[in-house]
Amino acid sequence: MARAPNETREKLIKTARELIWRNSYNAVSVDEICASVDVKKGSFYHFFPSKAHLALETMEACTSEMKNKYDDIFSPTRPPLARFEMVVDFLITQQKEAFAELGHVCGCPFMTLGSELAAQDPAIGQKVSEIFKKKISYYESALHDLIRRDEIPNTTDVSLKAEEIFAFIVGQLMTARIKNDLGFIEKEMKRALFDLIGVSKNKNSDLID
Amino acid sequence: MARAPNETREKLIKTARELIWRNSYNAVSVDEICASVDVKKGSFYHFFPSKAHLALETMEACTSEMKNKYDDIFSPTRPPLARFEMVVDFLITQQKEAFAELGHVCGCPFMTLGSELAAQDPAIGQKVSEIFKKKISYYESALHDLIRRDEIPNTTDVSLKAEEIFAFIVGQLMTARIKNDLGFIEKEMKRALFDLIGVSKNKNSDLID
DNA sequence: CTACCACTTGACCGATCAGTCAAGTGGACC
DNA sequence: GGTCCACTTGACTGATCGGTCAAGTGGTAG
Repeated sequence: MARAPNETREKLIKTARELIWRNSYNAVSVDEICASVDVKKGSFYHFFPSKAHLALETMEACTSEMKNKYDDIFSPTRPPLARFEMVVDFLITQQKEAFAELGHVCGCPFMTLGSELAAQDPAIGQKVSEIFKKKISYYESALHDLIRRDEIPNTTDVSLKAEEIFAFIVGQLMTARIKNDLGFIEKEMKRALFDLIGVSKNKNSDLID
Repeated sequence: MARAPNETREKLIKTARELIWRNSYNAVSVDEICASVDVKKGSFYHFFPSKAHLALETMEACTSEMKNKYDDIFSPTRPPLARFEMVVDFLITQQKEAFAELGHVCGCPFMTLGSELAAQDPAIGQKVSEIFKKKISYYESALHDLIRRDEIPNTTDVSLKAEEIFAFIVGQLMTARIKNDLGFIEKEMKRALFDLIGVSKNKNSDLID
């Protein structure tokens, strides 16, 4: 009974991603993932040599999806401040969807997995570090464009500011996961981010829409 | 062979804290904790009704230690900017000690545990949320004092700024854990925090020491 | 001296874990 | 029509999981 190519494999990745994101790596068993997809464990190990390899593959899937989304959001054709506004909107939407589907605020999947496994499996730590580095470089390019447009002082330390933005966003996402409450992210995230960047939201938001 | 009162109990808590902080809750077994303390599992379950209860107790221990430390750092007798400087110094020291002892950057123990267990055990999520709330209130009081001393604009949204500071710090700590690298925290954390607060470090640091 | 009790021990439990394997099954290609 | 092979199945393994329990052990209080 050969199915459509890779159908089982993709369903395993999708389900694993949801279960691990919602709960945690060690809290989700291979049996549980297989049961959710209605597949026997032998099939699982036909596609993946180990549970750890599955985790890496789910991260790979997340990464490529994220790249498409962020390439769009941070397109140079968009005003730089609008990019930050859009990335917050995207995060809110993503978190609300995950909450609706999985019943819990999920936060940043890379951070959750990374925090749990970085000390056990260096490969995971390295992978997550690369992803974080890429995100920071999106922020850096937008900050450079803000300087070019005289919307923030040209004395701004772009690299430092990008680190601040990244840590702030990921910190808020994880806090929301723990509180199981999207309140701050929905209501204050955009204002806080603009404050952090050093522009007032009201001044510019009208130009953007 | 009754030992000094609570000696075993306290050693279990101390060891569990280290192992769980270094690795993760689900990655550390009760057997492993017992073996580290050289105690049999029966003794463990004499003191703790379950593994989850132990986790709560380790958090309790962390919390009371942290309260003493933060009450000192954020003492109103200290200039507010010096409080922030001191909290960063404390974080650096704490992280370096943990790294030296445990062989890996450990980050924020509450965040690690909370991120892993919040979706499984609401009690953990609530406990961690309370701790985070307290930390933010330390930052808020210091920000109010900064306004009082005209060191930041009196238009500053203190509550929002405190959230920014908290998320930034915790985000950096978790990133350092994943990268297993204290570089940024050691070299740039203080400057980034001062930038985030809205004061230049050079301008004020001489007044503080 | 004795009785009590906090504490310790080691053997034990059923459940679950990640991972294995030999025996199919059926679509695709020659 | 036959062969091949990706895929599936279900039964299996040994290790480990959190947790239990009855039988000590020894300090202490009366």
